[in-house]
Amino acid sequence: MSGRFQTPRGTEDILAGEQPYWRMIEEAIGEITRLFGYERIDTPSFEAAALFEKGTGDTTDIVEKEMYTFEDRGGEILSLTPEATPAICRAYLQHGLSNRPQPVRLFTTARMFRYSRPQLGRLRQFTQFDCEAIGSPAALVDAELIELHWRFYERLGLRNLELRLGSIDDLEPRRDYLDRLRAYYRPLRERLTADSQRRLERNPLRLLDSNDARDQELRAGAPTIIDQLSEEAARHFAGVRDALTAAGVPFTVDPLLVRGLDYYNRTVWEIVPVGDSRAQSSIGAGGRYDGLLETLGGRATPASGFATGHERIILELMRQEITVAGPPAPDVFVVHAGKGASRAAVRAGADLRAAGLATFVGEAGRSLRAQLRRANGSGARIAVIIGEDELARGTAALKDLRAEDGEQEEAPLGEVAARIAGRLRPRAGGRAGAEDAPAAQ
RNA sequence: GUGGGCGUAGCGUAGUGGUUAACGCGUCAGGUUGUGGCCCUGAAGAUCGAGGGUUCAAAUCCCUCCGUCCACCCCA
Repeated sequence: MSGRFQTPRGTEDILAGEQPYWRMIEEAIGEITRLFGYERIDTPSFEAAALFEKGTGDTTDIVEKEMYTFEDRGGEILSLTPEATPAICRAYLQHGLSNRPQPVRLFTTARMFRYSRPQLGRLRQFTQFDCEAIGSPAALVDAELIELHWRFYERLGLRNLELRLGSIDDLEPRRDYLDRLRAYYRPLRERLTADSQRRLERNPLRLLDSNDARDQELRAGAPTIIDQLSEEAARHFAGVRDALTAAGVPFTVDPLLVRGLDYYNRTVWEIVPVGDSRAQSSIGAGGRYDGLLETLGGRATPASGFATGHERIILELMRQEITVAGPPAPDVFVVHAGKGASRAAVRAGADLRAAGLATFVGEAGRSLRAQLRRANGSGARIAVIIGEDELARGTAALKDLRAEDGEQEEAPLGEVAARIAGRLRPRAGGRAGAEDAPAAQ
């Protein structure tokens, strides 16, 4: 309803119905990072604006037109984090993490902020799972990250994904390539789209992944960087491919894969759902960024990492009709009627919860019928009924809501919790299995 | 940032100039004295996204704004 307050453009509330997806993702992150030995780091939601101007690159769209930048009351120029990598690199430098065994393997999940035109899967506030391995130049580290990235989606049950892998060489050799690319396109300039004519000067690599049919036609004859990698980058790339093959991670080499961030070199990858025509379909991407830490004022430190968006993952989970179990129904629903019964109901509720049983207590003043309807709808296994008659006898009626005939037995009020705990968790005893219950599946 | 589609109760929809805006789901109450599911009855709930305009008359036509979706751009 407009006229009332609503979420700001490009933001969303996450209601109970979607929470199971979020929980599943967070659980999968916990598991996959444990398996690969990545440690959690949390950085602030805002940083010095200059961190991203230098790190992300002040010619990128992210910095040029998508940052939430503001001056605080003390005159500091700050930006809400548009991406995690520069922040994590900043933390690495700030805390001297180069003195720990290298590479330092870090992950985070955090809200990111970019002022862009919202679309499905493109929000102004969104959430990323981000992994970085800082301090190693090894191809194996790239492959490890890619494997982690891939297994993460596998663990979520996602199928029909494609891993696109490429290399964009190191900075110096890439200059030569870009010259050749410009030389190829210059005579064709007039036939390019207006956007691509701008790209030609500013960021020629982007000519290669234009979505426009005209551009795509022209690029057929363009030189590809992957066929003329420097010797070192070629060896590195071969190392990544070998390791992925050894790990059993399927990939396709995409000679046209380029990434939008300035700091990438050598290995780049993205993972996309196959058969999803939507533009915002890339659910995760990463690459090596050997120059970034030096750019931020540190010693030259090789590093690699990736990010993947929760919201896009959830969209894809839904598209693939992967359902997630919501929170379990309560064990017990206590219904009550009459003046004194409310107190007894509250007491019974406390006892039941102390015994580890999830318990709802019905609303005072509502008819027994209404409360029992609610009890039935809640999915509870057992209803505890305390009316005036039971109260007078010091008992409660226990009704099995799963049984069609609605069988009931009567129990003294003081024994209600123990009786139900015994019925629902025969082996677990009074603690209802809370101690040694296996982790939720 | 550019171009376009859409916007009716919590959700999903009907209604395209003319009496009190309809239906399904959901919510609440009831179907005799205190007992759920199915079923039945009733009620609440909509300034028809907002503001302005045209008209005797606007949910319906026009303008602006907001939101959303699609394509571009960009990217998670």
